[in-house]
Amino acid sequence: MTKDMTCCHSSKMLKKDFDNIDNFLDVISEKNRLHILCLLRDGEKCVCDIHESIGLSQNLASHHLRVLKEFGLIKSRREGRKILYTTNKKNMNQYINLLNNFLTKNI
Amino acid sequence: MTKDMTCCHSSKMLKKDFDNIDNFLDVISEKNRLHILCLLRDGEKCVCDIHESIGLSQNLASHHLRVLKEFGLIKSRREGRKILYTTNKKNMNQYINLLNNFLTKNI
DNA sequence: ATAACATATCAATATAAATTGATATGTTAT
DNA sequence: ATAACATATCAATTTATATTGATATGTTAT
Repeated sequence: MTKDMTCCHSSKMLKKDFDNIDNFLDVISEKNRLHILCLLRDGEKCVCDIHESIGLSQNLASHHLRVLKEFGLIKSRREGRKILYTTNKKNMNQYINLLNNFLTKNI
Repeated sequence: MTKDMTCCHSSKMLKKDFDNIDNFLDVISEKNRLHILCLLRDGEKCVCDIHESIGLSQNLASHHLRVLKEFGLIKSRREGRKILYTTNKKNMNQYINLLNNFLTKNI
């Protein structure tokens, strides 16, 4: 793939943006992570909340939360021995806008 | 997962919608398919155009086009011996709206 | 009818990522 | 200091899907 995505040269899409969108999609396309994002939209949840309501093992829930957090789609804070996760709405909106433009408009 | 996505019960998200979004993401999260969608935004392209500009083998390009078509994100028509593919904008907009609502609003 | 071109299909393999099981780290209360 | 709770990490395995190679189907022109 060329640096300026010449395959899509009628648009101003850059390789960097393309990769960004691709990585975003890889993160959210996993069913359990999508489910987690659904839960976290409603407010802060700890890992135990999540692994219980979704029915994932504790370590698996923790794993998916790490993926979401490393990509910046959620944030966390400690409260006592629990770690509370919630959506990072600013980043989420940025990514969804980028994707929306990519799929529907000619950027 | 319960039928009414009780895990997300503050929203009116149904399991059917959730699965729809999940399937949509599975289809578009593959890098080569994302690239193909980028190409097809600019107008009709045949398989040979696509496999050449993206650098995929002919059969692989054909495979990905089938996945996109079966999900309804692209459509095709025959012209001579070529088959021309293009984006199904109506369906694309529906899916992106569904996803947008899911990720950012409380439906 | 045959050759050249364009696309699709299929089985086999390779690859990436999810899942599991075990264990480590960190926090609170007694 | 110890026990119970909460989360994170790691290696091993499983699972899903992309990719490949070979071949079949369909179209156009000679």
